[in-house]
Amino acid sequence: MTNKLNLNNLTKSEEDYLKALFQLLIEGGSAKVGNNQLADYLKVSPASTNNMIKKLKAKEYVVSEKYGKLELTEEGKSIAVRLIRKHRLWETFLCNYLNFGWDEVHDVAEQLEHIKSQKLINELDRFMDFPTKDPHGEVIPNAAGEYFILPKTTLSSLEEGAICQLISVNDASVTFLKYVSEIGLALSSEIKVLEVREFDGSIKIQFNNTEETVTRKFGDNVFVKVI
Amino acid sequence: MTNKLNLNNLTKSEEDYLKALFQLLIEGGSAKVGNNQLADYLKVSPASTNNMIKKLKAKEYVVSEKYGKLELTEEGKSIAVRLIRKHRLWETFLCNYLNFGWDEVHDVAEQLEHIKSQKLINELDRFMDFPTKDPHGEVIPNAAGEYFILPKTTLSSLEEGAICQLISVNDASVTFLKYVSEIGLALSSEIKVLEVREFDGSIKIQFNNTEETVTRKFGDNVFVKVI
DNA sequence: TTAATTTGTTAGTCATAGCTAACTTTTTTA
DNA sequence: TAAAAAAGTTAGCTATGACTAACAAATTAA
Repeated sequence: MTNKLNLNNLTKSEEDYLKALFQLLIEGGSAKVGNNQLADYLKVSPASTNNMIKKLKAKEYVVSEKYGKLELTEEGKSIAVRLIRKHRLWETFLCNYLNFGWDEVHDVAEQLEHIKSQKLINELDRFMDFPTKDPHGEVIPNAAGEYFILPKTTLSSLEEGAICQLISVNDASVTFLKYVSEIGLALSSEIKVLEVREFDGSIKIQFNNTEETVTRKFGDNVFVKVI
Repeated sequence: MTNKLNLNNLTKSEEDYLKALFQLLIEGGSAKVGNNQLADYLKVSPASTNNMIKKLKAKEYVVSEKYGKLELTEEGKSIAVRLIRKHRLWETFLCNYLNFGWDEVHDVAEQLEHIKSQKLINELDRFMDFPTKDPHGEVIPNAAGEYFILPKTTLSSLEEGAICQLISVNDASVTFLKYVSEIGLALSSEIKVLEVREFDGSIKIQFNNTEETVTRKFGDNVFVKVI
């Protein structure tokens, strides 16, 4: 534990790339993440990612061989985790104190996570009394940068008759979040699986005295706790 | 009231320049603000400001003739006021809720004021119950962009024997803020002017059972309310 | 196993926003 | 009022981080 991390002196873009890599590699659990995949995820051209990856390799946040898969160094991971911590703390603040809806927080948190001030984020954490989960049900890494990913059960993995509680969603897409909100689902909503249709994987569910049929893809993006 | 203001689509730099011009022209009350003065204020080269001024003129936020003084259009002023509103609301939040000291808030607020979200700033305002002054005693422009500058009395303008209350300081310099904090002065501190020395304008003051001698320049940067 | 497709890389361009150095215009002052 | 100083402008360079187009390597499929 000798070398202090250079958490600062990173551009917004560098931070965005490191966070994206972390989300694909560690949270997404992909065995191999390549240049084009990263470009897709960040919605930039492969040339741009290629360029940035070179820079991040020079700074020793990323390792990869030519034409090989991308990997994060410990330092790279550490920066990403701190960004995720900031992102989730801000989301929590926006939802719990500033009347933001579940589906409105992402873009603003995306900006706020780049604010550089250790004191700011630690005081925000204290102000909210050290929350451990964000409004999407994701674990918030602590101040020491400790991070663990909860094993997730998807709605689509359940059998007919199962009763569960919504604990989080894959929040990559704002349109998806909006859709979830609009049909009336919220964090902790109790959902009963009424029917799973074999031929297309669509699921008929019941919640708040409502019945809805959702697609397989929808079910894959909704994480639940069986009760 | 036909044209909606394009408050977004402005870069961080463009915003910084407009705010700087507002502070020099309106808050500073300078009759003439030139290119070099702006460069000095922003700590960039005159070539840089010249370049940016061209851009801001093209966007109709600034007007000036070649070799002439710089002026803001109504739209330019409006953007600057909204930035000042955001800056001061964030400073208030940092001081009142996140244990930031008076002298620590500037740099972080400087970052936070560029976050683009109308909802964020209005909700923050509501959360704090619509404060009208920031921790430095400056007036916070309201949501409608209405802004007025309180006439200010400087500590150095007072006669011997006067008793006053510290209401704000010229916060341009972090080192100055630190110094003010360190000698024990805070917002609302009661100060008695013990002696004004003719030959160098230095002032002997008393506050919190302490006596201090401060320079003329110090006195010019401290705004007070006579009581 | 060769051909097609996908993936990764490189070269060269653009915009933003900074810089220095050189130059011009304006203002000051001797 | 002419020379000096200050202020403003321009040209040309740098870095960051996008982009497209062209090309090379690796993987997949016929």
